Amino acid sequence: MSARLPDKPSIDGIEKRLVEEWERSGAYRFDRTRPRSEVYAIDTPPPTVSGSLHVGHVFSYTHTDCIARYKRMRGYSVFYPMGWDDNGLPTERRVQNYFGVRCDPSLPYDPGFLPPEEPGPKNQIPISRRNFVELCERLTVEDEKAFEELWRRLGLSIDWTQTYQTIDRNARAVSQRAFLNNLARGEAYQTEAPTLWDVTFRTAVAQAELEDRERPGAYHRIGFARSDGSGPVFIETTRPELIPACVALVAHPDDKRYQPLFGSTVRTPLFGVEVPVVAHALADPEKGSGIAMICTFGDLTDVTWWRELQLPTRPIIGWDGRLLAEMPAWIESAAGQATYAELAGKTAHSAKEAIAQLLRESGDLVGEPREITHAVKFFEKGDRPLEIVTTRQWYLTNGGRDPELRQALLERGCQLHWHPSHMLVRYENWVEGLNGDWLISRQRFFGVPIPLWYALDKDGNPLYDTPLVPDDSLLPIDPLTDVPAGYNEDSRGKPGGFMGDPDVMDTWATSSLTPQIAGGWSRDDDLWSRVFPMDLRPQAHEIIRTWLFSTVVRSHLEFGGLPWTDTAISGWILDPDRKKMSKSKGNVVTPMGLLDEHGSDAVRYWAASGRPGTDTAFDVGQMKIGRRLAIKILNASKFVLGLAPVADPAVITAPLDRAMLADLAETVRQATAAFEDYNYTRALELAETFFWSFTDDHVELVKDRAYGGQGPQGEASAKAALALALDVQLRLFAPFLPFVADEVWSWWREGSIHQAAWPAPEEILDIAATGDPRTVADTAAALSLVRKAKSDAKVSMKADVERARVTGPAASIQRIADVAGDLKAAGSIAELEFAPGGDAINVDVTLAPMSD
RNA sequence: GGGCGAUUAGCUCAGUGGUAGAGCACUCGCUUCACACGCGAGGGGUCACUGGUUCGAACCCAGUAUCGCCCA
Repeated sequence: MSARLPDKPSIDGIEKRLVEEWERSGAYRFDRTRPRSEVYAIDTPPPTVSGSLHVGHVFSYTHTDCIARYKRMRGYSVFYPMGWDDNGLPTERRVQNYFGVRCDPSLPYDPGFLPPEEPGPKNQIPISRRNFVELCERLTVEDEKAFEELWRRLGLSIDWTQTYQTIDRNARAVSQRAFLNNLARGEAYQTEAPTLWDVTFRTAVAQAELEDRERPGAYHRIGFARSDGSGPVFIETTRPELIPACVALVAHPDDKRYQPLFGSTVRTPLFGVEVPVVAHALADPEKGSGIAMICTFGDLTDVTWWRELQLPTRPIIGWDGRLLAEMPAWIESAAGQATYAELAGKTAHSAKEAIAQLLRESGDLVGEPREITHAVKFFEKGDRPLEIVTTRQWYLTNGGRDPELRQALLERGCQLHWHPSHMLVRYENWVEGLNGDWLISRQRFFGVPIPLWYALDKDGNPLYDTPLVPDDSLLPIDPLTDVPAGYNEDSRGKPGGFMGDPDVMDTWATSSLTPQIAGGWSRDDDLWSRVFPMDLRPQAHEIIRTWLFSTVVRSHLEFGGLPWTDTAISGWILDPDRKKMSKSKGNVVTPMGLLDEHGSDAVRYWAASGRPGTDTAFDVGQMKIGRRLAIKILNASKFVLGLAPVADPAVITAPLDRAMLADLAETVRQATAAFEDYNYTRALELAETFFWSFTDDHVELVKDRAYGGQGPQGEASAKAALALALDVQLRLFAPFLPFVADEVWSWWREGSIHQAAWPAPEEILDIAATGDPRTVADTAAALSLVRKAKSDAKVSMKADVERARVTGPAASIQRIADVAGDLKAAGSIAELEFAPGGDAINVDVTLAPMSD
């Protein structure tokens, strides 16, 4: 065994050589000849490439990499792909602004299109969907490069031959194929229904994309005249502009105040429309006056009432969020029609002010509006309150309307192994709270098109109930440019011809298929059979309801099983003031800057110190500790390997060497158990704790022997034990500090440590033989007491000790006496005595007189 | 309003029934032949609060407070 040691080892700059070396040797290439049982497959989260790189990425992706490296060392062929999420609004906006274009799906593809040299945001050039997708792919190449460079530099052991984009050809084909399968099985369906609607983006929004925001509002107390003339009924509403959409008043069935009114009718103020007073348990007697108006539609409760009480539909809000121009048929009085005419075309906001003024003038408004703060539903990416409009949309079953499916999905959640386990509750809360199926159609231009056409009857009306389905071999298609079988382009949009479905799918409808996209489903059956179901889904906790749940839904529907066995949920990075680290702040500290400043291993050390699911403070101090550890590993390795290490474990006979190895075997056992439980942080802690005691105590105790001070046998034992311990410890550190571990490995071993085997306790215990780990602790305690005596005397640790007398429990004394030679040498002790007695180890130290 | 999590040394965090821990920071000391990007020693905590269970509680139970998140 001979080592090639640098004179002055340094961790600075080692990343570059190793990143290149790993790429050259294909160290992380997936071996697709291995059967499923020997594969560990990871469903890597595809980052939004048009988003910014920030330290949160570094944090959570490092966690996954630690697991991946561990599993690789355990002998698995690790399937560790990388995807780029370029499907969705963020990319759409970026492409628009960057190139000065906008997507118009009705336009034909222009193969020779060149974007304007000087894009003008004011006059964006309309281009076809296919051209738009091409520009997207062109732009995101740059973003992907930046991510890839960071990932490589961070040391992620990704197989860079396994990459995908969520808008690429394969992803579109998989997404459309999965949808068509859902359609064939009756899991995808379209229906005309009240739909949450963002008026800015003019698209439908799914339940999973909602968020509540506190907004100011005002209760308007408004009188409705009873039809029998016996005086007004007062309701309180925050949305008086919806009075023309009112279809009933509702109160709780037990509410004595309003029981006499049930079955009677009232007339809406200003419009004079006769509506019934009805009873429903969802009416809250404590809220407002206890009786509310039902409109189509003001909120989701209105939808429930409308459905359960079978009320008529009287919509007045259009897709643009303005009151419809067309006169509603149900407003019959001339005065009512005149009033509506004044409001038509106004936004909901200005209609509210106008109608409040009209009510004030007519005397139907009691007092002035009472200002409140209440939760209002928003699209998470939008900035205007959602409206509810009735539209034809595509849905996918997700248990929101089918108790049996809901139950099955809850059971899937329980079958999944969650790390940490309490994250399951978020999944359960979400599934139990679903109030409808998954709305997957979006009225956007950029995305994966819904792959259907509709035949048009002789009047030009689409036959929605019998969509025209493309042949599977043609996928992916764009129904706005491709033509269904049996038709030609000339008949597009003409009576007797066809039309393409203009909508695209929700981005989650594609993201929910990442195992299928990456694993080669329907494209590469051989690959698919080796990676699915996958082993691990790592992700953040705020998207359990979207990404994790929707992936489970798709897998359950398509394959009748879970897409993975385990999920590891990472926490957030918090500012030092314990707020979630914002992207803007993340930009101040760029991830690459961090890696340059502290070194990749040091940053990984900080990341790995964040336990699964635990929010973690951004802490430069922790990176400095990691850097110190990496440097220490270099120096300790240089020492051990500089001794001309002995490779033959049979010569390890010294009691202290055997004790140290027995101790190490226990560390390996515990670190392995921690990793098996996905507790990588604990595994790192164990390795680190052992290492520091190894360098501080064991190395100091055996130095004299290793330098030959106690004969050739002791020297060989010390050298062989040090070399073995170093070998094992490097492998323990390899998942966390891949650079420094492989750097040292290259000094004396062939190949990469990352293809070496994870250490097994047995391989060490066989050599440790009679070693007793308690000897390590006892001897360290005795050494520490000798050091304390010198420290108290303010002398050097080299100072000579004339006599030391060790007392303590008999068993401990025996163990220390077994290694008396090492202790004597390490403490520079002339005369070392032992005597049993007392509960704790104690050492009486007599320092030699200073010879100045 | 319901749920989940957190609350331990100045800081960042371990610790699921048996004498309160680590690292950083701090203080004091050491030019020790792998490492001054180092080494040794030391000071420092009513384990958020109130009850309960137990021979014994940081840990289990009930409640309270503060913070964060998820869902209404």
